[in-house]
Amino acid sequence: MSAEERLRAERLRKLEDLRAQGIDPYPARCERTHTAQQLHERFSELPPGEETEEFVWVAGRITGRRVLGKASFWDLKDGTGRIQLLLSQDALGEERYELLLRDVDLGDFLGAYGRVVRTRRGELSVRVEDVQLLAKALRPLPEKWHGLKDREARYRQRYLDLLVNEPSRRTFETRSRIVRAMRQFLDERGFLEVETPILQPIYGGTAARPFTTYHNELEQTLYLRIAPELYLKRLLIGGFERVYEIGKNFRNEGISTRHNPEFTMLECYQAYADYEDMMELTEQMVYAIAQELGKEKLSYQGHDVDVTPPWRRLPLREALLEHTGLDLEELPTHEALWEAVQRKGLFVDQQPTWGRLVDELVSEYVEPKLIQPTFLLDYPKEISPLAKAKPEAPHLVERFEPFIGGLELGNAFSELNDPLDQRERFREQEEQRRRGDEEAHPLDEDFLLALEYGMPPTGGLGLGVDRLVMLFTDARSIRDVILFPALRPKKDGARTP
RNA sequence: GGGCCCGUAGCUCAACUGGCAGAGCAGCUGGCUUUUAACCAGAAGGUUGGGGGUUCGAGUCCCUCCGGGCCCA
Repeated sequence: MSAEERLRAERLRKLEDLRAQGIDPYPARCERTHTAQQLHERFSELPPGEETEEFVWVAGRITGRRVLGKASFWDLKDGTGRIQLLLSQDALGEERYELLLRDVDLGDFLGAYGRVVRTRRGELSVRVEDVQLLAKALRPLPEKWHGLKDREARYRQRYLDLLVNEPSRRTFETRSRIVRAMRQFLDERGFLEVETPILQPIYGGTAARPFTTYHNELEQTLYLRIAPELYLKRLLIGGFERVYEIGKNFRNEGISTRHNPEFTMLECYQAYADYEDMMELTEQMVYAIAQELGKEKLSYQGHDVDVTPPWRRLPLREALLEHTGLDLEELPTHEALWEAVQRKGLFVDQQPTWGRLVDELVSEYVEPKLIQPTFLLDYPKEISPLAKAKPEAPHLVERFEPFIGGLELGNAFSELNDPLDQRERFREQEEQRRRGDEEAHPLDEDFLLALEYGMPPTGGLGLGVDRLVMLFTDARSIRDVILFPALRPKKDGARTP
């Protein structure tokens, strides 16, 4: 029997002993009048050595224990904080006190009843006169002092990470506040929150490979959405002027410190607006979130960042000229651009199109440099099949991506609402798909049908929620802001359960 | 996909150039009625991620597989 199994067997033995004493180790109901935090707030003025007339019930997990013979001090941790329990043989009786010491372990859930007292050393405590076992734990918690450090274990057993690593817990509380602030910002501006299909007969809205599934009853292949875009646009056609959706997207691609196969996205659309309006919306929304967190100025991975609007507007052509010395206007064909890249001695996989090559260059040489909030704007039409062309430069589109701390946070356009142009763009994508681009957009006849009924001029924005959380929590890896990140399954030979 | 690094007790970590696998916490036994990482005494706890190889001898060197991290693509 391994050490781990012995520890578990020891606790199982205690569980049986408790049952033999007529104690239900997993009762259905529990008493509770106060949280730890409520006691600390309410009795902050209680002087050392004094106790209340009033009795309270507290409930939580035992995380520490100091036994001094016939009296002992136990730490009880609940969702709000910690409170000390003072147990003594005098108050509980010899038999009950010894049973508690014998059969209750660190990690068990316990309810405790008694007067509130501040000890001579100044620690607010409950002087326990009655207890109720609430749940027995069969496995030991990670060490109290050092916590759980093993990254793999922290990801695979997030509950332990949350339990013993306070910063991790705070990260996910911050995540929730960010999403709440985002909703509040949009709600106040008259945006309607909606839900659109995750299972889609044709995927679209961005360039990515989808997960495929099958509906038995419909006898139909379905795709997990890679973006909600084409459904949200149908709502604009239906007359809603401002809509948004916060939800999961699924992309069947690589996993990295910035990519999880399922991730959370905000998409919002505003009729009678364009990408300039969406830039303002973006910087105002991120600023509102920052204000909510008190982080208008923040540090991300060692860089000082200030998200106060207005943010820098940087045309993509200028950015590439500055960081690579290449002028896209002088390299209008794939051949010319490819040759220039080669001359620079840069290693870039040869991509099937000019636009893809531009995309590679930007990712490689420009994006990591964009530390202060920046809108990179005016992208090649070729890699933006859902965006409206710039009237004064028809090979470019009204599209931007916001960057902070080198993180790509989203994507936005003046949405293409010309159904005939849209059909032509889809046709070009089909052409690219035939040439081997697996990520090219498939033609969506049903979306084109909707578009032919007329969509108002519209600005659209997608923001990566996980990336935004990374920024505000100074997380290096997206796995640190996703509760249960995708990991390879554990197989024989792996160490962690 | 490529390169580098890591995996030792439930948890956190040691182990020199290849030479008896250790400690703290948790657990167990005993003591202790105001502790705060309580303390004191004692006993126990190992497939060193899996498999193979080199060697008198492998946690340590080599190969391979699994998982994770970082960098590159």
